[in-house]
Amino acid sequence: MEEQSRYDAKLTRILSEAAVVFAEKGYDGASIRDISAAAGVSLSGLYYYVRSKEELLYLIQRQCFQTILDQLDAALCAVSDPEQRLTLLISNHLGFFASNMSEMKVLSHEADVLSGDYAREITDQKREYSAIVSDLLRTLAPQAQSVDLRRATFSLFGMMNWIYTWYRPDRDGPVNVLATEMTHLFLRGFGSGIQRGGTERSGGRSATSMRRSV
Amino acid sequence: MEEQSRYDAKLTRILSEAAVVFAEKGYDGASIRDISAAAGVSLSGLYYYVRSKEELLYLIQRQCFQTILDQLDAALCAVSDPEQRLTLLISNHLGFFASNMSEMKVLSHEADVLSGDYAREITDQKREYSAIVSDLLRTLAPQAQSVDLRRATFSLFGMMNWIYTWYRPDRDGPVNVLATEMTHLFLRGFGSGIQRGGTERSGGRSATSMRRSV
DNA sequence: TTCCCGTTCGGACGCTCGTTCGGACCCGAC
DNA sequence: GTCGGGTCCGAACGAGCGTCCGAACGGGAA
Repeated sequence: MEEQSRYDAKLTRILSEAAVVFAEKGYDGASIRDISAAAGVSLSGLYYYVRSKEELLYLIQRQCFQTILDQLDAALCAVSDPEQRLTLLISNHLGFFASNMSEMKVLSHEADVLSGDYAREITDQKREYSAIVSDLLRTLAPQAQSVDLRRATFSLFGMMNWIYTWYRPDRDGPVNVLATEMTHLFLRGFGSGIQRGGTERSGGRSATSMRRSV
Repeated sequence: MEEQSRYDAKLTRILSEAAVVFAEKGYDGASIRDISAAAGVSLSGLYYYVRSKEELLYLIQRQCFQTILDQLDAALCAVSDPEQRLTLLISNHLGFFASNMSEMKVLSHEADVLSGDYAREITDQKREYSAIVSDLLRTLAPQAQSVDLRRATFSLFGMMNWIYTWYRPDRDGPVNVLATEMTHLFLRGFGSGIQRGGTERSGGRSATSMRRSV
């Protein structure tokens, strides 16, 4: 709610619109002209706010990780039960993704575009996030070896991040249901039977109606 | 082992090198000049084998899905136990990915680049593959609703496909161990304790050494 | 030898790319 | 009024893009 200068507001707008364009066309496929048009700025006017196309991507990714990590800290600080902490972590991750779908896709899909110092900073944030997840998983299953932990961590990230290829709010329901299901799936497995998360009980249509994002 | 004409051999070579370049730079980032150089063909010479850059991507993806589906059919036809079938499916998926890492990345990362008829054909193959997985999951847990099935299917694909962002054979061990672990993780969950897959017992280094592909 | 046809390529086409630069606009301070 | 600095943009730059065309190559058939 704090005051924001005209400059900051416009930069925010530019980053937001750039994320949409990047999500739609990919980093290389999107042109600075596309982005400037979407943001309502002239081509050269964009360069008053941003040094380069790469910096645009960097700023988007940096802000996303910062938000995710901050919100995660806030959510976890009051809870000590490991299983509940994992639930919160997955909720936090999916929640951010669902309410920032363009940024989420940019984060997941343009992960290795940056180079140099930009890449180094983002990599640090990823490492920090990964470490939190791994530590949490180690608490949950102390007998697991580090190799197992590594694979389990990435499997969890795979489940969570892949949703950018298939999740659509109107079709797939609210994200908190999804988070509950995914936590259950990760902790107890599919074989234990999927726990009912929400109230919907629509219909048992065949699975052959699926497409995309295999 | 059958005879292959000079033409077919060269086309295969081109597709293989194109996959490497696409995997490295992304579809939009890679240029026809990059690909022709990698394949040892002149810029215009490439167009004798391929109508366009888009067709290049299409041919790569088509061949991959065909191989995966064919090998899956061959593996599943003799087995009827659902759990064993799922194990084979995951093994097949990860096995193909591990021995075709460039193609795997192209498959996972350039999934929505194609358009028109190209896209339609690839989408059909994906649908077929998705349906096989969903049907198998429904057999495993008949009480699950279709919505759950959909989410579980995509969660499984997420776990499997995400490995293109982190898997390196020399560091992460043989792929069959990974497949065993992942099957166990998906069916029984992380909470049940990770089953030991292989013989390695190297060291328990901290998880903070992780990076990338969050 | 001559011809033909599958294969190959140099060079060019028109276009879009990311970035830059000089100047114009706006508005509060003097 | 006019000055100055923060904000914005039209126009252009060189480079690289995907694609195409016409000619050249090479080896088996006639």
